[in-house]
Amino acid sequence: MQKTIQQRTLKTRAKLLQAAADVVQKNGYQALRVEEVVQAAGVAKGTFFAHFHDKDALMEILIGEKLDACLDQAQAAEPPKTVPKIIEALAPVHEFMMSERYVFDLLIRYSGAAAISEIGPIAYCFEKYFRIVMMWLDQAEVRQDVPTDLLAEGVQAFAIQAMSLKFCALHSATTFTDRLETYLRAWLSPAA
Amino acid sequence: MQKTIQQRTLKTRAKLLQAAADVVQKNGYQALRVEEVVQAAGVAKGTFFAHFHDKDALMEILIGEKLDACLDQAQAAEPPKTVPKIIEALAPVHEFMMSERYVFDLLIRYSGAAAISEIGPIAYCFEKYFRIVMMWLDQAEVRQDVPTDLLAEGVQAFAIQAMSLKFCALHSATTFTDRLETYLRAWLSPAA
DNA sequence: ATTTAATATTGACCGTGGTCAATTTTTGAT
DNA sequence: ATCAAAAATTGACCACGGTCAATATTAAAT
Repeated sequence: MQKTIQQRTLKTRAKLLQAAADVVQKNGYQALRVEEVVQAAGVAKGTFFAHFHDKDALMEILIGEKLDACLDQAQAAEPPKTVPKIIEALAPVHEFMMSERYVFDLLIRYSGAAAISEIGPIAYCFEKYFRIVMMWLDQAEVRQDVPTDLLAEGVQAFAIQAMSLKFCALHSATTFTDRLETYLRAWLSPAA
Repeated sequence: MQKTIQQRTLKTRAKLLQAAADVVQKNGYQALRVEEVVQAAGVAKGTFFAHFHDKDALMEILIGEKLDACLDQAQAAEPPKTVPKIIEALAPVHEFMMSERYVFDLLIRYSGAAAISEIGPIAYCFEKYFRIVMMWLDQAEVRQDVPTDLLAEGVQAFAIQAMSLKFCALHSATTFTDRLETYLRAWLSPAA
C-alpha cells in the first residue's frame, strides 16, 4: 500500500484554506458557506470534501488555529499568580471563544477527541489550555490540598460555565469576568 | 388583537408530538427526521413548521419533558447529604443527559435562555437542576465559606465537565461517576 | 343560514451540506 | 516516449431542514 501525495494536493488544500480564511474575515464563521469557499478557491464542490471530511472539519482547523494563537499569546506573558491576573492572562483566549455563539458551540462540540488516534485541533487546544493553567497554578498562591491538575480542570470547567452564562439572557446582569472571578476565588483560594 | 386558537390546532400539535415521540422511541433522537414525523402524523411538512419554529424547537420539548421527569425522580428521593449520595441521586438525570451525544450537545446549546421573555424547556430544566442541588446543599455537610447558590452552580459546571469528558476518548480511563466524585469532593468538602 | 375575517394546512420549491461514478491528471515502470 | 495504475478533480445529484403563496377550514357576527 503506497500513498503518494501529489504537489497539487497541497496547493489545492492551501487554496481552500486561504479562501475559507478570507470568507471568514468578511462575514464571520457562522455565515461561511462551502459553496462560497469553493468558488473563491476556484475548485469544484467535490474537491472540498476530498480535502475535508465535512464543513465542521474545516471549521475545526480555522478556529483551532486562531485559538492556538490566542493560547500562545496567553503563554507568552509573565505567569500570573493571582486570580485576577489569571483571568486577565486568559482574556484573549476567552474573548475569542465567546466571539461568536457559533464558535463557542463548535468548540464545546469538539473539545474532546472522538478517537484516541485522531486528536483534532480543538481538542489539542483544550489540552494546551489545561497545561498552561496547570503550570501557572503550580507557582501561584492557591490551595494545596488538591492536586494542581484537578485545579486546572476546574478552572476550565468554570470558564466554560461562565461563558455559557454569557450567552444566556437570564444571567446577563453579571459580566463574564466578574462571574469567573467569583468562581475562581471560591475554587482556588487557600483554605482559610 | 385577539387570538383564537382552534380546536384542531391542539389536535394537530398533539398528533405531531405523539408521532415524534414514537419516532424517537424507535431510533433515538439523533435519527429523527422531520419528514418521518409528519408522515407518521399524517400532515404536511409545512404544518410542522407552523407548530414548531424549527426541528430544534421540537427536540427541546421532547428532551425537556424527559429531563424534567428525571429531575422529578431525583427530587422525590430523600435529600442526599454526602457527595456520593448527591451523585447517586442525580444519576438518572446525568444518565439521560449522556444517553446520546446528540442529546448532550442540544442540552448545552439550549441550557441558557436566549431571551428573557422566552425561557425554553431546557433552560427551565437547568434552573430546576440548580434549585434542587441548592436545596440539598443547604442541608448537607459542605463548606460554608461560600454561598450555597455558588456551590450549586459549581456542581452544575463540574457535572457538565465530567459529561463532556465522558464523550472524550482521551479521558475514558476514568468513569463518569468517579470523575464527578473527585470534582465534587474537592469543590464541596468543608475546609480542613 | 350566510358571510366574512381570522386561522390552519398544504405541497411545490429553495438553500445548503454532502455523495459518488465518471473523468482528468500525475506518477513510476518499461 | 508510452502505458498502466494510482490519485485528484469534477459536477450532476441526493437528503433534509426550512419557506411561502395559495387553499381550506373554523369561528364569530349578522
